Amino acid sequence: MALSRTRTTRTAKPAAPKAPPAKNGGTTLQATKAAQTRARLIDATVRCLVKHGYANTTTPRVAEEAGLSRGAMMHHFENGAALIKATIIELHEKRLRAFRRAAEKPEEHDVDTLVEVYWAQVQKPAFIAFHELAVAARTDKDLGAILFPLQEEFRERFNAQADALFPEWRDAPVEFDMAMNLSQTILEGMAIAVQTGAMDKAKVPAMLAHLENQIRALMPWHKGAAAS
Amino acid sequence: MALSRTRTTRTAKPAAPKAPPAKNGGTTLQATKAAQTRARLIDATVRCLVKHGYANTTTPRVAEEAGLSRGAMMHHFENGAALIKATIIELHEKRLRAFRRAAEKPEEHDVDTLVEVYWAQVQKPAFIAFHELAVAARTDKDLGAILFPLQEEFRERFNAQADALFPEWRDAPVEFDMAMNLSQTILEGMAIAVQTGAMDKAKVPAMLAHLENQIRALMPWHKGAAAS
DNA sequence: AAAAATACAATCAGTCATGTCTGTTTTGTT
DNA sequence: AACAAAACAGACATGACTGATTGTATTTTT
Repeated sequence: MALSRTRTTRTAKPAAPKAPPAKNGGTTLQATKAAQTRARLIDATVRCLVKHGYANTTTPRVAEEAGLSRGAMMHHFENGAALIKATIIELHEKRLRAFRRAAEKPEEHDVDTLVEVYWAQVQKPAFIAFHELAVAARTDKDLGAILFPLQEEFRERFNAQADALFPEWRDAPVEFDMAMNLSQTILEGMAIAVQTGAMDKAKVPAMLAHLENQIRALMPWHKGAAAS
Repeated sequence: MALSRTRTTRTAKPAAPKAPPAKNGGTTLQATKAAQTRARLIDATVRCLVKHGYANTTTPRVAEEAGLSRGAMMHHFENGAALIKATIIELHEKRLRAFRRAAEKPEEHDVDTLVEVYWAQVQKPAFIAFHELAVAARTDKDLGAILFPLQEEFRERFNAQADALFPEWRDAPVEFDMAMNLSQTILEGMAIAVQTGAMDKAKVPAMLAHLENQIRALMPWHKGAAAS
């Protein structure tokens, strides 16, 4: 995709339906169709990222995957960059939604199910696509300018939400922080390792079990003091 | 780079100095220069992977980075694919060498230094470049055909070497395996997370310390039984 | 020293992705 | 029904990378 290629410098920009202002009173007009098409394009982008990787996620391929002509696509997004920017934001918000949703189920607040929920999460297309973008952002300045602030925002919200969600850990902030970092690092790292062939899939269950034990051992009210 | 683009189907291949057979007796001719140039090109490829990512590691850029003309480069490698294949093999062997080197220093066999050595390793350009290739290999069939077998070979050699290296763990193979997987997953995962902005660098020292404690806790002769 | 081979440079045609432009159809407003 | 605006489709020009070809200089061989 290569965000913001060296400017072709032709003329001015034609027209971009940046933000549909929802003209009419409170009722939204059929411009909801536009939103649907945009969503379809973003979805197609995610699929392309998963199937073909960031490098081969080209505008023609996304259009084809979405079942649209490239011209139509450019009408909705104007730029390839705009498309992936929208995709990043969508993935970011999806991550936050998924996290919030899991948080709202108090019956899943035990360590085991929480770990398994997160593990299931990092195996979904959304995570793979996001990592594809994150890797690209390492060397793409423009992509990084979009992605890195969101990564930081996610970390912040993650911590805040988690803190509000587990009052039991309040008096052990250090252990809590460690448990969170451990979980993120191990689960996300393992997902990537499996995807890239660096790790044997067969090792996963034991690792999950060990992580769960680790978290339990970090609980301040748990028998036996926490390590570190 | 995109390994093996759709064949242009022009004519036959011109000439490829595949394996310099070292004609003369035992003395090597000045074709050592060729080997040097090849090494320079591979080095330039690694630098390009780190600086610009796999997607933007193009043949002109590598040639420029190596201070060579593209024509000269094509003389040595014929294909862009051949170049990155050679780069992969070089990185693979470098990984094995680094591991063997660390293994040959018996004074560094304590947990702390071993973790720190591995941590230093995964921050080097070689690891970043390798991960860049591994991510690309996920969606590039040809790249995967080269890379995945090497990943598996590395895992095998890693385990065999580690087993031979730490006889103290012999009677606790399960814990040993867990310690190895934990170390790899956490250290490599953390390196990637830091690079892609998914993790705050400030969290690293605490994670390293925790990992070291974890490994110690898994030692069978350590006071206190191992978890999981 | 002549011949063969190799390291290197420069250029060319092909393919592909990108952004832009010009049309056509559909939809919504009045 | 008329008109405007949006959704959509196709085509064009530009630039970039790729592989191939040809040409030159430096070695090595005999």
